[in-house]
Amino acid sequence: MSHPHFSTKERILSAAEELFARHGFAGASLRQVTSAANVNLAAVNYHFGSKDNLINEVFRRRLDELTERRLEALKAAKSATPVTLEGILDAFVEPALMLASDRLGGSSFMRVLARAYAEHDQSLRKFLSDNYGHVLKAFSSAIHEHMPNLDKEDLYWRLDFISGALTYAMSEFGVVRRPAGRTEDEHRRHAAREFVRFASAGLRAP
Amino acid sequence: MSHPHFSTKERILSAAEELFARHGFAGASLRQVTSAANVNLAAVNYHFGSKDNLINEVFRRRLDELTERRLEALKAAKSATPVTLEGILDAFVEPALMLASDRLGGSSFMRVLARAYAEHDQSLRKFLSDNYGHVLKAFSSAIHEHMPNLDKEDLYWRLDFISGALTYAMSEFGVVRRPAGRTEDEHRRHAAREFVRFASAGLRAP
DNA sequence: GGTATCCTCAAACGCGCGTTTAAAGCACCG
DNA sequence: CGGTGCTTTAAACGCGCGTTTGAGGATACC
Repeated sequence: MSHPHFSTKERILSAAEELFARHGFAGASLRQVTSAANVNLAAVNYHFGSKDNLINEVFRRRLDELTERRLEALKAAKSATPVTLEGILDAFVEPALMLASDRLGGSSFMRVLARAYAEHDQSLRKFLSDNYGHVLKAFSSAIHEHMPNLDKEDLYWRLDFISGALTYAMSEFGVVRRPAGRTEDEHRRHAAREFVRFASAGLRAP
Repeated sequence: MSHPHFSTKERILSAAEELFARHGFAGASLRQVTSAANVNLAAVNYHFGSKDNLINEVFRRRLDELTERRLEALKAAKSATPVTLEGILDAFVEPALMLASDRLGGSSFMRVLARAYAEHDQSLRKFLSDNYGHVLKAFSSAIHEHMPNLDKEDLYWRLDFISGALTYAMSEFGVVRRPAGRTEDEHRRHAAREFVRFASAGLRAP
């Protein structure tokens, strides 16, 4: 299934990502994962210690890059003239879009991320907020600077709605079917544009 | 755990709802469910046939009422004068809010629903769209009538975003913490009001 | 009182789970 | 060549899973 020129660790991570996306964390077994990765069953516990830790590493591999790109893009958006709300939202959406368009499993990862939101599991949520909570902070304070008249609680609510909506949009959970003449990539770009329009109008609600 | 004056079937459904919300469909076992419901293990297969069917019945019990109330509320919103976008959205949100505020496990159900979205599982999605797809249709055509200038594809996208955002908001997945002086019910009402403001502005995006 | 129907129960079924073990393979260096 | 450290391997561990079974209890109708 996975390309043999990748290392054992990477093949496990890729197979796990896809199977977690498809069947959930509890629903995908290490036997499925290792067999999809063409790897011995014991390799997971050798390289990752446990299934729980494998789950964390699946997140880390993608999120480290995603957060870095988001923060870079935010910096660029904040030094543009003029600073626009659309620019800030783009900085949040565009890197997720790029990741989801990655041919090597990126779109699986967005679905894994949506699963993580659905898990109320304490330890997973703690791992995510400990390691990546600062990104949400950075974006919310950027928006606050740009829209100082928007009440702070209102802003938090709306960012919550936006997170939910974006996760759905990027995970292809939705009902909008891709038209026949449009590539997957174009479809996602379209979604991103629509999303930024929707979200910025929502943030500007009276 | 569950009140003994309810029937075996109902006690199983309630326990299953809560445990599915907490641990997922694969993550919650029938042994956990039956022991929480104070019921013999075999009772699930006797009353529901299988675990998969139990999952479906967990949905049916709540969704039948939810869809009925939504359609009633939509009818009322459409015969109001003047018909407003906020009224239509309220008809969608308010029944979900009421359900989530139900003391007997309603908020668990909203989390179960969010899990269902995250499942790409074919059969579960088919069950949901077969049985409850007409509600989304009714609301989207009501909005289309009310905003005939909004491109139809744009409308579908935005409804997608709205579904995602609403599921999140009602599931308490978000980051917005309830202030100490506010009851859970008030918190959710607040969320619903914020949501309708956000969503109607998003739908009206230029 | 007998019998039919519905329900509950403890026990067992085979299976797949996450994890552990100990030996074998392998590349590198003294 | 021998040894060293990392990796892979097959096999096994105990456990919990969904489901099935067959006996027994409860209730209602004749």
